[in-house]
Amino acid sequence: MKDVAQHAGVSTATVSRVLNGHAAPTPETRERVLAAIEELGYRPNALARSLRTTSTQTLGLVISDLLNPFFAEIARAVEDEARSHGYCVVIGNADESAEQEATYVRTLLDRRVDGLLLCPATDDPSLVREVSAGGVPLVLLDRTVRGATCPVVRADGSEALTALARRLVGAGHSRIGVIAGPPDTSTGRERSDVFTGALGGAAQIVHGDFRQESGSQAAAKLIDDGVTALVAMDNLMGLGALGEIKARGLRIPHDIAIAVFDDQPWFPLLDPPITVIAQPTVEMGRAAARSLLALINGQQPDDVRLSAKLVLRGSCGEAEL
Amino acid sequence: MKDVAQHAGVSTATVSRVLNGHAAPTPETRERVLAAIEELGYRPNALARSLRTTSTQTLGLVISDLLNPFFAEIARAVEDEARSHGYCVVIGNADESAEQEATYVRTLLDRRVDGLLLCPATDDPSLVREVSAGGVPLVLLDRTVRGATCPVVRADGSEALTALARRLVGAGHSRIGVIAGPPDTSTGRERSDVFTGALGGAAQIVHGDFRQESGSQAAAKLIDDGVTALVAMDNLMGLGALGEIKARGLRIPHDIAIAVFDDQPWFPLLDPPITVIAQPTVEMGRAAARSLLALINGQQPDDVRLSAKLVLRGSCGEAEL
DNA sequence: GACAGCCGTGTAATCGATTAACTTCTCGTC
DNA sequence: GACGAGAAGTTAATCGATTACACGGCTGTC
Repeated sequence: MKDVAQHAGVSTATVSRVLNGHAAPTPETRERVLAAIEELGYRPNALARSLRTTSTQTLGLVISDLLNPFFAEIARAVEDEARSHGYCVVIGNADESAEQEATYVRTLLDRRVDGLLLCPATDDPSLVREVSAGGVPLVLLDRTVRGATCPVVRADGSEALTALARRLVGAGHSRIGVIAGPPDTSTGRERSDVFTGALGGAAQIVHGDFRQESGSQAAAKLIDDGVTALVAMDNLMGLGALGEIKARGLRIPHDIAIAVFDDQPWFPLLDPPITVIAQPTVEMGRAAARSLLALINGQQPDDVRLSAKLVLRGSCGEAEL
Repeated sequence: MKDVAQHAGVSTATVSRVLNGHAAPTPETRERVLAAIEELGYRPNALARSLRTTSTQTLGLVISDLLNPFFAEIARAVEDEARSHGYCVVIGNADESAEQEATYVRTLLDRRVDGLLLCPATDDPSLVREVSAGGVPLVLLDRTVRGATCPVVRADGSEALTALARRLVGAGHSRIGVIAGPPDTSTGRERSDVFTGALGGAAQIVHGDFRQESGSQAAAKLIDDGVTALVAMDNLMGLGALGEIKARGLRIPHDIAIAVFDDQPWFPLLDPPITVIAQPTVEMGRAAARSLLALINGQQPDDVRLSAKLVLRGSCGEAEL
């Protein structure tokens, strides 16, 4: 920057003003400075700028698992929205581990992100408290924690889950297996609670960990127990369950019905296509980013709940069968 | 930091020394400083530290498309490897757009990442030159550019593609359609070149853009042209092609054979399971991160080529049929 | 007892920007 | 012609760390 100033025959203050469109340098000075910048190929040092201004124009996003396409899509949406407001997004991958999550959150805070989006790995509020105590704007995404005091953006699956329960009961299923997420995550509990509630409590629940392998194992256990319908509360566990069904040579929906929470582009390709509860993923990501930006600008955004939709495709014996 | 120093009754220099394990403060001083840090909940400002040391302990990763599970897995692997060496990764999503790619690369350079991993959107070398000119360590991943002068890490599909070509010809296919990537990407050209080469040139090629929609369109065109086998050179285009095949009610492999470059966990679930060329995705990501770290440490890593493997599953009429 | 050498710490410069406060200069007005 | 307002630009403090250099005190040697 000093070089640029010298080259243009002005002070660094003037260069800074030209750069930030501040005050009012003469058009002529402006030109000289811009020419010098161009000639020297100068690019301002974002670190120094941030140190001085205490603003990094960066949002932190800590997600549970980058390999889960649901979160990948969320990340994509957050990034789009953030970029359109001139913000950058740094993604941290917690790998469904509370420890790694905490590490990432602290790293991001150390780098002074302007705000943080978090998909908490567990519903333990201590990390959230730590962030809030630091005064950093925080929005929770997809999942919440006990006694959360910050805005939360998530999908509301109650209606869809209730409709699904009715469908399955209506189709004559009385032994229904639920592959739920970990009981210490809000989505792990709530989804299966709502579903079994709508079922009148007559379901068998196995908790997985939102990963494929746990889906296979849960499915195996439930099938051994004689269920005639499976509901996987996450796309990866659904993938695992479908693998187990295929491995056993069971026919869908004749031998066993299945539905999955969270749609993926390949579900319609299976035979029969899989009935799912589709979440408004992109909207969730955008809404979360918007809420966070609002919080950063001193506003008090409300919680957001976007409803998920039941998409009937045939794997529960409805539709064309 | 000043507060901590005051609290512990020492100077900031000493605090810094304790923090960095430098020199040798007395164990007793050390304790006092650590206690003060603990009590005040002090966390060092990474921006200031980086400004001073000109090292951010951060790698930049610009990938073509975060929604493509292939790149998501790469990102995950890069991050794992980087973290295990004490580095953080900032991910930028170029969305297969050269323009957005350039924007992200510049943003990352402005933030002074210690090195950059790039999956170039096109084989135009100008951006790569720009980065190299800035003296920032750079490694290309998955794709290369014309006249690249930096290390490249990628998959080698020649053997697998050749084997696949032989299989298809052996199975009696004479009209084979290739759904290739954009001709201005190295993977878009090379894969179909190798494949059609092995075929003796007797293939019809349609170029897509590495996304699902283009896969459907390409498949539609090729099927209309009467091909009896399809090879999609990327998993998303493969997804699109499979959708088109399903929409037309064609039976695999009886009416049409299909194989896809790049494996995904759901390919085995289809009926029949899809024959693929599996890339060593995780290894590619790790190798790229390692190369970059080596470069940062002043070494001169070689290019890395990891071979992809043909996985026969039935969609080309081999196996159990 | 004086002096060299080492050890633990403090002082202050520095990284590259932003910006408050100040200086200069140009006009316009009476 | 003097004075004041306003515009354009400069000087220097500052953000929060790191680190070269300086300094004082202790030890050991002759």
